Amino acid sequence: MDTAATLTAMHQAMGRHFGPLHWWPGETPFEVMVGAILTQNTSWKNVEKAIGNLKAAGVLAPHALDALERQALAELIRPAGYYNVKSLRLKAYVRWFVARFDGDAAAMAACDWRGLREEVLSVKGVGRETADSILLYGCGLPVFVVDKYTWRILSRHLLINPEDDYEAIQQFFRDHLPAEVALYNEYHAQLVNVGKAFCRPTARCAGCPLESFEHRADEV
DNA sequence: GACCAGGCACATC
DNA sequence: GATGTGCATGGT
Repeated sequence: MDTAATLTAMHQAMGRHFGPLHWWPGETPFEVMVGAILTQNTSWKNVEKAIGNLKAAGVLAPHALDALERQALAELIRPAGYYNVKSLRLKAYVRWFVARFDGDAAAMAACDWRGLREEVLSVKGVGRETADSILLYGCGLPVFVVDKYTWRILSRHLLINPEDDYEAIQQFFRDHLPAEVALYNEYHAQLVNVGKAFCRPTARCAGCPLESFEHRADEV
């Protein structure tokens, strides 16, 4: 089985196991963008609390967040951790989003993803995974999101080298899967679900939908 | 109580 | 250019 066929078979196996995942868990594109920043190195459970606070305060909208004091924002997002740096990052992103698109996600989504990715990456506090999550899940653009789980699962299944960097892993998917938004969306969501449930740094594999695929026995 | 969580920027060598 | 460190809450 070649690489493309393996990736497709894995997608199908995960699909049988999890069913449709309906990602990203957010009601609006802007909520997705905010969540993408808040979830940096943080469990989604904690992010949900922070987003709940923003909704309750009536500030989960571009212009409202742009107008909010940084310190007040930090207090609202406290449950998501790193609240001081994340308040700065959120403010920086929202400032850009309002200045560039007047907070209009549809206008943003109409851009070519290549140039847009560079622009988003230029915002301080927005790295590659955050930018790509915003582009794929917030804007519906065909950009594969790579994260720690993606790296770990592909490494353990011998599809990439553990030394491969972000761009190399992203290129790997571009090379072996059709560039379809729905497919990229579902695939990344499936990898995160497998990662959470079966592919932890220490615990692994028991009952994993990818268990039958070739994998290494040692830790990665 | 240690470890981990859907990263990122910055310092230092 | 590679490697290390700070940021912080909350669940297991």
